[in-house]
Amino acid sequence: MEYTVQQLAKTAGISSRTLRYYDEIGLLKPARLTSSGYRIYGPKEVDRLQQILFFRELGVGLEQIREIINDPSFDSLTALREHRVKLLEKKQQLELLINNVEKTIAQYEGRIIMTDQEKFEGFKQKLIDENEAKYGKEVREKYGDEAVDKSYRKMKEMTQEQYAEFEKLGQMVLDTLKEAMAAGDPASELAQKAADLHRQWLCFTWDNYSKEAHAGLAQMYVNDERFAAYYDRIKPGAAKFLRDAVLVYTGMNRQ
Amino acid sequence: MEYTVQQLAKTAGISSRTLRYYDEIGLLKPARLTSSGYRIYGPKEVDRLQQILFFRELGVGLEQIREIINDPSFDSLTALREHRVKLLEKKQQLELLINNVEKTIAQYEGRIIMTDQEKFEGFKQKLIDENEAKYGKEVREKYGDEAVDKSYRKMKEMTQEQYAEFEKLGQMVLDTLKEAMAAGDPASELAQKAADLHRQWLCFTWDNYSKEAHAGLAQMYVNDERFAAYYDRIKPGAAKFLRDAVLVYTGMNRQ
DNA sequence: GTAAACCTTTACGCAACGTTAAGGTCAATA
DNA sequence: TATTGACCTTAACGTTGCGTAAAGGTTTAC
Repeated sequence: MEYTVQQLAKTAGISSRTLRYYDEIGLLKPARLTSSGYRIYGPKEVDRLQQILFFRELGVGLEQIREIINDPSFDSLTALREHRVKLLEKKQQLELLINNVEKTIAQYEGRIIMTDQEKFEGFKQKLIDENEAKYGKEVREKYGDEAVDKSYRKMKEMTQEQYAEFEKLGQMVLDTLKEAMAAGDPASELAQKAADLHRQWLCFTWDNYSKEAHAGLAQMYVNDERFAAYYDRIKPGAAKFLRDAVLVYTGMNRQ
Repeated sequence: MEYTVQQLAKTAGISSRTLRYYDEIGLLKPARLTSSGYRIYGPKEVDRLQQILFFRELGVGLEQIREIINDPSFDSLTALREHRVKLLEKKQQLELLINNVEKTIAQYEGRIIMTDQEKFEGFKQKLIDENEAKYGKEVREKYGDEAVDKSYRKMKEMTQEQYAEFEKLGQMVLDTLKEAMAAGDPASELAQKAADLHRQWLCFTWDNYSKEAHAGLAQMYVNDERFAAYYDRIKPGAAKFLRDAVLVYTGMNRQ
């Protein structure tokens, strides 16, 4: 089959301008030119265009596409298999995004509550399997088991008002913690108030509070960098300070 | 929760430059500025950013996004429901594209033939329901000839392991073929092994194997330049060699 | 023979940031 | 207290992948 610019453009679902541009930058040159200078594309060009569009769909720059497919060691079949994998990943990400929008609808309808993290799930590209692995295994097996899962579910069941109260309390924990750190003593009155606020805050999502669990969680804040980052962004060492305060508060520091 | 540019950028998976740009064009202004002019974003801005990213994901221009969400009659919930529909459509299109790439792989491997139309399926955006109609009727009646469809469906039903096995077998065909060609005799033991492996490979996607069909396909490998290219890339003349080997294997060379 | 529907090159425009550059701010440390 | 390093700021130019005229030649259809 031979095609003129517009014919090929139509079958490929792109514009003729795009084809001329691809010619201009040396990405896809026509098979030949007619005597009057019209571009004519053949079967090879059709396949090459298809490859180009696969790469383009995956966000690869035109310049880079040219380098890739002009490379003598380039193998179409291998490339196609890679496309397939990437597209499947993209589909997974899209499913995350659909999940996100459905959750967000539920949130707007007041049925559930979302964390800020969740609100952007599916937008980010890379951390797909990392998240899967990390979130699914490590956290739940190492610390979370049941409890993390349960607390998450409970938070999702919160109403708007409850959540506002929850956030406010969370902010108070941080504020009090920061103020208490200025003094520097985890046993101080202010630090103990922070620990108490923290307990109240936890009780929003915890079914049954225990000193042991509270102290254990505080220790986890120090061990796990992701939790630590949450508190340390207020002030470096905040996670440790909170742990110490909680250890005093729960009386677990004497063991 | 309050965020600085970089913190919000990180949680949302975008760059801080993007946030500054969105501020510049009045798309997303920070909740407030610190005394030193630092941008601070609050919960409202987080939700607004989420909405923006949903629109952006669907290819809406920033200018238009601003108009939409600044409109007093804008309803987040309605917008979200529309997002959901659009995302589901996008997913459908992605599935078309994945379908396409899998078909293309099958084509490169010499199992099926594609029309130029099919090669660009999934790239175009709008023709979704048209595709639906076309797929069901025209295409299948015109070219599909049942078998192609069946073999393709069978491949899609393969598990990961089966597919890996299938691929491995395909590679073995090529390897054995290459080795056999060194000797040069299509009736040699090695060449016959290649033909047998080829039969096994075909049986992954064929419902009912017959000597006639096998020999016919082998002949097609030589006739159709696109199939020939797949085998000849191993070694020039490989398609012909395979055909001859298969003709011996099936006993169709004596007719 | 002429209109409609193609094709050509040239060139300016644009969206959505990326990328320096040049400098101010903030919290931890020596 | 000074300094270091990791933040933040504005300003401004650069880039990618085309869209969109403008000005004109070619082909096909009646």
